[in-house]
Amino acid sequence: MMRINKLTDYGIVVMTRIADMDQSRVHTAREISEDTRIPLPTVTRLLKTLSGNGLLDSQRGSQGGYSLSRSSEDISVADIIETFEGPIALTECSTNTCECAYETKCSVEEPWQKINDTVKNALEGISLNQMTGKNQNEGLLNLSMNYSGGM
Amino acid sequence: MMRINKLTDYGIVVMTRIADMDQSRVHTAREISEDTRIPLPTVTRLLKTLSGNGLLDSQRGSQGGYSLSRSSEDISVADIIETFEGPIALTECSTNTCECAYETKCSVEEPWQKINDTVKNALEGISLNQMTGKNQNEGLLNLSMNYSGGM
DNA sequence: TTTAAATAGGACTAATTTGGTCCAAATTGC
DNA sequence: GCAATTTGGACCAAATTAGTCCTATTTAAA
Repeated sequence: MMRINKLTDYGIVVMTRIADMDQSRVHTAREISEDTRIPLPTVTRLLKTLSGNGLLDSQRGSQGGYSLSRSSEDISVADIIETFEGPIALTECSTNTCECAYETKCSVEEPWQKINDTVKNALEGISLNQMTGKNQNEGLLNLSMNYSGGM
Repeated sequence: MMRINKLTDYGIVVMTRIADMDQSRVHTAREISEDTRIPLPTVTRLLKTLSGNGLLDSQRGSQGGYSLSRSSEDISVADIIETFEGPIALTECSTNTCECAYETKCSVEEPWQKINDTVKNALEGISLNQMTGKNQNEGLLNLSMNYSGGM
């Protein structure tokens, strides 16, 4: 558990798929649905959310469809997650509007901030482009975590 | 919001609180409930889970109660989260038993593995001891994320 | 030996969140 | 005008989560 939601996951799939497609034209919800095998009504909703949040450009009407609003290098996994789930935060405490139900929780606030920042950085460091199959064998990802300090 | 569950959050609060208490004796559910202001039935359940997973030792009967099973330096936030939520994994794909509903998802699998490892490492790097107020100003946490590679 | 104070285990319900579908409206190109 | 699209929002079903409660077991002390 400690999962991102299914819709968010689908959102990443859809975006990745679009990034893999012909960038010179727009793509309809139907096309993307058939391509990803995600049911049309669901894809429709995903695309609405994605374009509403500026990750996709949309063109209405006949011959309309969706396309990436920016280069796939300039869209991060964090962007997509935040589109569906709001600010990346493992606990409510780590957002600014902390209203802890039980006071003791707050003693715990600062370490959480750091933990969340780490997670957020990790997700911001992954571009859509890296999620595509385009650069399979390039060792594209090299995340490392450096813990120093101890106590 | 990509959250850990409320109960997990409470679990961390409870563990932190116990770590802050007198280590020379055991503490009852009632005591911990009053201390954290989390309702007794809920605390009871949290403690059962925590002791069942080996993070707390329990002593039954009159004069019984709970105590840390290991030093607070040797219990990580990851330990607590996994107790309540199972293996740390943001998507199902990142566990070994990947059964993607839609095939495209899997092209996305490897980057996710790395993302998850990063998150996991971050959480494993935070000890319970660091969550307590004991070492407030010691700059105890120094997580850094290093992304190199790009594409 | 009885009693009181604890934990252990698990069933159960209510509340919340999430997933998924659908419909009517607006837009656009032919 | 018509057909193909996106837009916006309502809606319901399913799944998950939170929280409570009951009964059994264990233990210390009176």
